[in-house]
Amino acid sequence: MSVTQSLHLSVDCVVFGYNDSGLKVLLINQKGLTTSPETTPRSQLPGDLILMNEGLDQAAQRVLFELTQLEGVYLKQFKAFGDPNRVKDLKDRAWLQSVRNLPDQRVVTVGYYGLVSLQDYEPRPSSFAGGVQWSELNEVGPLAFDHNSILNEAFETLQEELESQHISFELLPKKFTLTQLQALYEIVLNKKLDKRNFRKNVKKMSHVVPLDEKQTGVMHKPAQLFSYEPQKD
Amino acid sequence: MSVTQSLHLSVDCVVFGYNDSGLKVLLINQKGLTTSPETTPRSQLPGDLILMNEGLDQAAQRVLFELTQLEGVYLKQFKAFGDPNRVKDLKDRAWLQSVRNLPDQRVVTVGYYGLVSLQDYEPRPSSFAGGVQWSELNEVGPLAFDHNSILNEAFETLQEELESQHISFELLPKKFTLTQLQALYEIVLNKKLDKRNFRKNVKKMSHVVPLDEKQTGVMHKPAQLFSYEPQKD
DNA sequence: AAGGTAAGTGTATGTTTTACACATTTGAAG
DNA sequence: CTTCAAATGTGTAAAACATACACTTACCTT
Repeated sequence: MSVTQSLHLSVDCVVFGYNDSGLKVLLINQKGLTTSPETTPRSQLPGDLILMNEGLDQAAQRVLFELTQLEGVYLKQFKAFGDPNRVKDLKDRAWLQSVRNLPDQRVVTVGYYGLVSLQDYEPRPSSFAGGVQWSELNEVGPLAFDHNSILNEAFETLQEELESQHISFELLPKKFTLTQLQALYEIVLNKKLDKRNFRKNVKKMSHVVPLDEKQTGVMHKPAQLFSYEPQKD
Repeated sequence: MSVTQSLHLSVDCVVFGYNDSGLKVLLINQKGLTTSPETTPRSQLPGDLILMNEGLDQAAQRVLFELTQLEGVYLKQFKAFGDPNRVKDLKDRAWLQSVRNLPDQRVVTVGYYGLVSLQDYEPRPSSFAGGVQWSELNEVGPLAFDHNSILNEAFETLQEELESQHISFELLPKKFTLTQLQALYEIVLNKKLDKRNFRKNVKKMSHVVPLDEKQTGVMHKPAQLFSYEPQKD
């Protein structure tokens, strides 16, 4: 027993953003260190060490806020990543050296994913981050650490949980049309759905309620607006 | 930034065991400290700190083996538990003091669950554990730390994933009858299933293959034996 | 040879899922 | 004020799937 353990624990947030043009993911640029080619800062998921007195969910919220100013995003834990070498890449170590007390320490991270509507959330880089962008999901280049795997696993989880969890509604404006909701499903699931059948299914979802309101300013038949009412069981 | 972080990371294994009489869970007794009432050792899930050079999955395997001698059990990560106070109960601290270098350190744990057939696996307490038992799932008393919640969440995950993951077959002998498989489903899902319909469904599972072999030594029509062949896509 | 025991099998009914096409309502343009 | 363009909104028939249900078969025991 009693081998002395010394490691760091972080959270990483995979925040998907949605608008009509597709799914994006929120990335930050590492700050500092623009000198040599080996240390060109890469993009990464927003993530950081947890504090000593906060829970994991809480840490995810805080870290996301501190790095991107996004607040109130529903974040769901999906997996812990603990490969002993996940932060051992040379480029990654260089960056860690500039930013951590114990840059060589092993880091285990807990992955969270969440979803926002691009209309409703405007990320602003905090002083800690070198920049924040929404990147097209299928144009994401190599990220720092194992963040590409984390991103992939988060996306798979999103696809699996889209129907059971009620996350989808985070991606839409408060008032939305069924066509918008369907477009969201089609983009996340990456397949076409039948309009009539989709609507039949939505009718069974008691938390999607029609409003007394219609779309305006469109040059076609205005659509009924709906909103999401979380069940109060 | 750079608040100094200092915490421990452990894995906890929720191993379900199955035989005809029901579902059990593998618990160990804390060793040592049988003095005062506040320090009566409680039962807990097998779990321990991870080592500095091992991955999480690997740690789960090792810890389970070290504490119970069970080897080769399929373990699946299901959730990280990181409440800052999860090891702060008085009784728990007393026990930690007897066993850890830094007993007051915060501990975050990663939960794994797995399934074994009670026929095939015989746990033996290692020198580290004060005892190992299979406990009836619905007779589990108060466990150390937050192990009751971990157990509950593991069981919910098991029920949800029983059908999608191919875990069920870990619970059965290598050669099994459809009646055995059905009994397993009934116990895990906690409801009765129709024999004929169940068999229709099994016929669709290409990884359940009939063997050229029948049950022997039974005083009734001998059942066809089947085995589980993991898909090699 | 007879009786006990669990295995194995089919069909009819209800429910869910899928595929598919046209009339409606609005704003814009003439 | 009529016509056009554009996206909304709606029903039905066929297929797939889920459910409920009862008797015959093969082996062991006495």
